[in-house]
Amino acid sequence: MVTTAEVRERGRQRRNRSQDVLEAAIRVFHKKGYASASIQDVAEEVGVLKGSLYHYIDSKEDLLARIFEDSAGHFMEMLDEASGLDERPVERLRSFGRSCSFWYLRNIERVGIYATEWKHLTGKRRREVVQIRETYESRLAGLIGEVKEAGEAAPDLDVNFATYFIFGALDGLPDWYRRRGPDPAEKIADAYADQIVNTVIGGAR
Amino acid sequence: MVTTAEVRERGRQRRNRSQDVLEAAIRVFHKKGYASASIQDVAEEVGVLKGSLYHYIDSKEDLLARIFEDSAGHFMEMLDEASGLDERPVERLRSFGRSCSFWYLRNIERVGIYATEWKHLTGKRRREVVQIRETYESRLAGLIGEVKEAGEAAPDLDVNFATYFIFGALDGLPDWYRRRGPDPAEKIADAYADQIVNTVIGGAR
Amino acid sequence: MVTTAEVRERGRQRRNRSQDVLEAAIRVFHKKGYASASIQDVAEEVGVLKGSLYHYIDSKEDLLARIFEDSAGHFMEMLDEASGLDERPVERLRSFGRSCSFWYLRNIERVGIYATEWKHLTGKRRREVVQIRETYESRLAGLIGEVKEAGEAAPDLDVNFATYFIFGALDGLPDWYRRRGPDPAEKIADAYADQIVNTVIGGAR
Amino acid sequence: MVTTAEVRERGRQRRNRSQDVLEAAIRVFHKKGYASASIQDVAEEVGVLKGSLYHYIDSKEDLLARIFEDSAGHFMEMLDEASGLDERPVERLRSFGRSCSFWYLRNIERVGIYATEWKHLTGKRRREVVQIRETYESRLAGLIGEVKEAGEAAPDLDVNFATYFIFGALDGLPDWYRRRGPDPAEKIADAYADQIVNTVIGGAR
DNA sequence: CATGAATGAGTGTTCATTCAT
DNA sequence: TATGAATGAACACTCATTCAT
Repeated sequence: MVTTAEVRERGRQRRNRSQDVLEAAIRVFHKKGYASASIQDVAEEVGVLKGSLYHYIDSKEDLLARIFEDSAGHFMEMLDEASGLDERPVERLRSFGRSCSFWYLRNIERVGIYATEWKHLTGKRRREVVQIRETYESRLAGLIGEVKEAGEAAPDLDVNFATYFIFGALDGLPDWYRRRGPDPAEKIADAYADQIVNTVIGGAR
Repeated sequence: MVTTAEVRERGRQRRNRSQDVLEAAIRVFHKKGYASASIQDVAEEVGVLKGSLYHYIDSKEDLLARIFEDSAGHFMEMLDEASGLDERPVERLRSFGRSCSFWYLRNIERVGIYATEWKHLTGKRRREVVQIRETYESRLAGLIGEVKEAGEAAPDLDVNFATYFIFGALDGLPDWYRRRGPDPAEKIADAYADQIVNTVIGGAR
Repeated sequence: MVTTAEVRERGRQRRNRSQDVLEAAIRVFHKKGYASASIQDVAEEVGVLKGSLYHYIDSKEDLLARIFEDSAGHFMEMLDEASGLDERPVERLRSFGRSCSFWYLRNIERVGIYATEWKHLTGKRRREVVQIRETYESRLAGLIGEVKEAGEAAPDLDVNFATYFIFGALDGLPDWYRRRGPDPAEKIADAYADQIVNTVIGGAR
Repeated sequence: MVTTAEVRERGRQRRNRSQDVLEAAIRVFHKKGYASASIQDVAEEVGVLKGSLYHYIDSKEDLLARIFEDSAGHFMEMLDEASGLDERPVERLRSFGRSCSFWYLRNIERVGIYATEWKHLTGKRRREVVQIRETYESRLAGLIGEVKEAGEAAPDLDVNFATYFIFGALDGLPDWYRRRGPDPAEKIADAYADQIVNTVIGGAR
């Protein structure tokens, strides 16, 4: 005789764990850093032996790359959305700042890895990630440039420096944000959006 | 027979070696990351066999800790200097922003390590670094708070969020700055100082 | 509904599959060597997942053993045939040399494995293969001995050394022979048969 | 107090073991085959931990390559020596056959590895070994060709087939020879030299 | 001081084999 | 039959650290 619980248990034992593996890797890489985390750590987080992980991945680097693949698409979506708004440039920038911050906060571990561990990719995959980051940068620079052309930016603002500044501020989010903190993500995203706009328009009037 | 000059020379070499090791470690840890860099890498950079390194260090972590010790003092000096200025809060903030950015740029590798690798310290040393970072944060928050109290900040500015935002923007510097780039450090520091101030005062009048 | 033809087809496929596995293993073991080849490699060559292979084999070693079983019978047939000829010993030797070389060339992969990988068998199976090789050797030695007794061999010929020498030369065939080469197997077999005879009779006059 | 024995023991513990490692590898690779032998096996044979081996080698393949480097030189020396003799071609061939067989027998393990495991080299090292083997082959073919041109070979002898035949017979030596056998290497070498000559001149009359 | 041999625990990865589905 | 998830032991290799010389 086989109980329902046993059947369910067996099902759990043998189900496809691709997604589990990815999520475990995100948690582990975020916590320990990619270089310090071992495949063993990830396997333990999933609840299998480390050898078993290789049914789902080709290599440790492959695992890192998959985390990035998942993230890259979202980046571009946000940029497209913010660029396409029918508003004044400064409001488009604020909108982008808010949705970007919000997405960062909702994917804080993944983004933290994206921001710091891309250097551990090699070859083609590295070139792809670098290119995505550059696209991202140049699109943000474009938004800021439009604000400046509209005469709404601080007069002596350097677009490139502002881009790097804002980029850095955003990438810093995963370092201090704790989901369990008292502040809801919406509130932080609003504050960050305002600060991004402030950085660009400054005391200009 | 050994001449006095030779003895003096040896002494100088010995004194320098310890410093050489520290500087080699900074270069290597910055380039490869602490976790990915090996003691072998550092030894090669120094030009010595890895076993010999242990005459100068106790452990790999000890090497990391020394990089931080060297940096921590400077941080506090800058803060003291900026806090002590006899100026309006907003100008004290700008001054701090400029000198901090400038110091970051002049110690780009060391700061890059400071910003990203502190997690690899353990025990007492970790607590010390965390405390220094917190002090640094709360002093910056203090500066921003004074600006706000003086009625010069954006009306709905959240001091904590602004602190994190600026902190992140600064920590992002080592990621993109290349010493060989066309921009002199002074120019970047000025731009960053202005952007820091902008973030805080915003469209305020 | 399933037609009779389909059932028959399935039957044929099933029967063939086991043979497919054996032939795939021969190709793979010849190309990579038994120790370096993986069960995965064999499975890919068959076009099936590696877990499925275990419906046809008991273990990797079992697969190797089957290759030998298939070969052993042929060896003995050749020897019987050559021994049974009603000719002068030297012609019986030449005949054996020709048919053996020819069979080697026609089964070049299988023979290559037979010659080099028998050491990877264990236990009873190893003893069997060793015994077959010894039988083969002693029968060849017998043939050479008859040539000597007939007074047709080089006067100071050592029968054992000649046997090893010829055995080695034959086992070397799979190392250099390429099916795609310009020489037909018949021509090579004739040349080898003559060289075998030469080795034994030498400059005898 | 430290006894002489202890000092000697320590010396043994810490001496340079490069040669030991090479010899252990030769024994182990000969016995188990390169692919089946593990670095652990070699380490045990040396009497150190496997990690310690990497002070002396770069990789397992490197260890194999070194065995070959040691052998390649001797091959060429023998060929040069035999080619340079001031004798009839057939005696030069006999001389080569004798010294080559003798050297094989004196280096039986090394040669066994050379003959069978060169396929496990990759890249430049593989190309080098292949080239050496080809040189070796073509020089032996040259010797045989000279015998033929002098009219002393079997009339329909194919030089290439004879080369492969002899090459194979020699490479077979490590398979059966046991140093502990009753036959001295000199006797075997003489017999092989005669058989090599027989193969070429055959029943020529 | 510097060397380099040695350690021992650890890394990422492979693989023959099992078995519930 | 065929699948593919899972195992567990082994593999080649790395590395921080120690220490006799």
